[in-house]
Amino acid sequence: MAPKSRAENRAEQTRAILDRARAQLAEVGPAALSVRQIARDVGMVSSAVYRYFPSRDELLTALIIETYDELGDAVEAAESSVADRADLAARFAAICHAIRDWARANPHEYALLYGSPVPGYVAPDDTVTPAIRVSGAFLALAQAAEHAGVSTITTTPVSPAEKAALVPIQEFLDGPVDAAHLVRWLMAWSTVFGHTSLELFGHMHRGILDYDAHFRQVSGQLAADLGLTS
Amino acid sequence: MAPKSRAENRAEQTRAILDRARAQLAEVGPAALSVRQIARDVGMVSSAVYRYFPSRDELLTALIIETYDELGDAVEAAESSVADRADLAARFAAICHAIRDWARANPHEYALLYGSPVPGYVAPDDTVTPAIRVSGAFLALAQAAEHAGVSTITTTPVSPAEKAALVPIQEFLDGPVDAAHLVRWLMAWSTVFGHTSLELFGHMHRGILDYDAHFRQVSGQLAADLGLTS
DNA sequence: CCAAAAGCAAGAGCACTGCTCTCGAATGTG
DNA sequence: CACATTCGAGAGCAGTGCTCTTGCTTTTGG
Repeated sequence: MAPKSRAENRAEQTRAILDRARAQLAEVGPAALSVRQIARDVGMVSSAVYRYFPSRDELLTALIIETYDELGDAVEAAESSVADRADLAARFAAICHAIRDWARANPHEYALLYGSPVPGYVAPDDTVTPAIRVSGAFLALAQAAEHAGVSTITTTPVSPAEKAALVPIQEFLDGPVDAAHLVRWLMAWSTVFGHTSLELFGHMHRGILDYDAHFRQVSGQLAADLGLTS
Repeated sequence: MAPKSRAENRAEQTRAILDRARAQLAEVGPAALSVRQIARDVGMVSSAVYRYFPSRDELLTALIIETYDELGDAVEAAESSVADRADLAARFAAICHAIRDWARANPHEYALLYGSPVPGYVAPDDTVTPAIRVSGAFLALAQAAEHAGVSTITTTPVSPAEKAALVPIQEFLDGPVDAAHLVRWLMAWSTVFGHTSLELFGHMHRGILDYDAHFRQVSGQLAADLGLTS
């Protein structure tokens, strides 16, 4: 048996805790996640876990980061798997469906990211980088559309206040995007997550029979609104 | 001192518990709501509360119902306060802003209704009637628009699967609404709640400076999409 | 090379939770 | 009046997050 160095051991234990925590998250959800249970699962006593994570919230934060990255991977993979890069509608549909598919496959994880924030919890800066990957996918596509000369269906003038409100996003982008177009893309973002949350949290339960068909319809109409459909 | 009958006393205690529970909900949120703390606040011992509510979840369910009704009241009041009943755009804006304003004023309550469902919790039938009041407001307006001959901006054909998926909603309505129009109204519903959740749960934090301006822009564009803007 | 320092697991313990059970006392009903 | 039901209080169980102390092991510095 190769004796493990202290650093190696620490890395292994940290991973073991995180892995069990993720498994428990998927099983019982974030609210019921128990430090003591995780400790039992990895063969530790509960107080030992606090050597690796100072609190349950910090552990949850680590899970949030990992989970954002997992969703980010799924979305980016789906988007980049579209062979015809000029087919912006296909790339948009890939993003939309990747988000919803991932959410349906990982409901507790989705709830952790996009459900009610844990009380008194404020996202630390560590979480922001992975968190913006999925909105970044939308914005990157918005930029590609802008570059391709695509125009969204827009019938409402953009107020000066709104133009000012969007400054941080414009700065995030490489090149400027027409404010009216940007509004449409942000609306699509809200619609996709709104639909996913309403569906997953049971608010469509008595209204819509076929969630798949409805989401296909919605994302199709969104693509049309964004001017991506020929 | 007039001696209280058993039924009177029970009603009073039930209300006292509910009132304290709602106060605590607003203060610390649904996850941190404590039966024991409520008991202390109303001058009871914790086990006595279980004479009135069989479990914490049942108490939460009662709160959910009351809260749905409160939001329903707010939305319906805002909608019906629009003097010019023919101004569908104004009525739509009233609904949208009532939802978001209520959510911002009652973030914990909004999280209880539209955030992650409590683990293992499935909405009992008691909650569905108050729950559909707000979506009902959208649908009633959709019907009014249909009756007025308003056409939404729709550029995507409605698939047969989608038409079938919408049957429960069509049955809920008094008269038929064109499926393409209905899709738009459901999209607006998703967008409003999506925006509100994303805003309230902190996902727009680093992107948008002026939430009010942005939401005004979004709801304005939604009204245009619905054909309500002349 | 060996002593001091730091890292770590274990256990006990605190304050809290939801919930159950039993026990008297008050209230209702035949 | 007697019986039955309802209710509040208290004790207690099993669980939680978290802290502190106690030894042991690994790492580090003179």
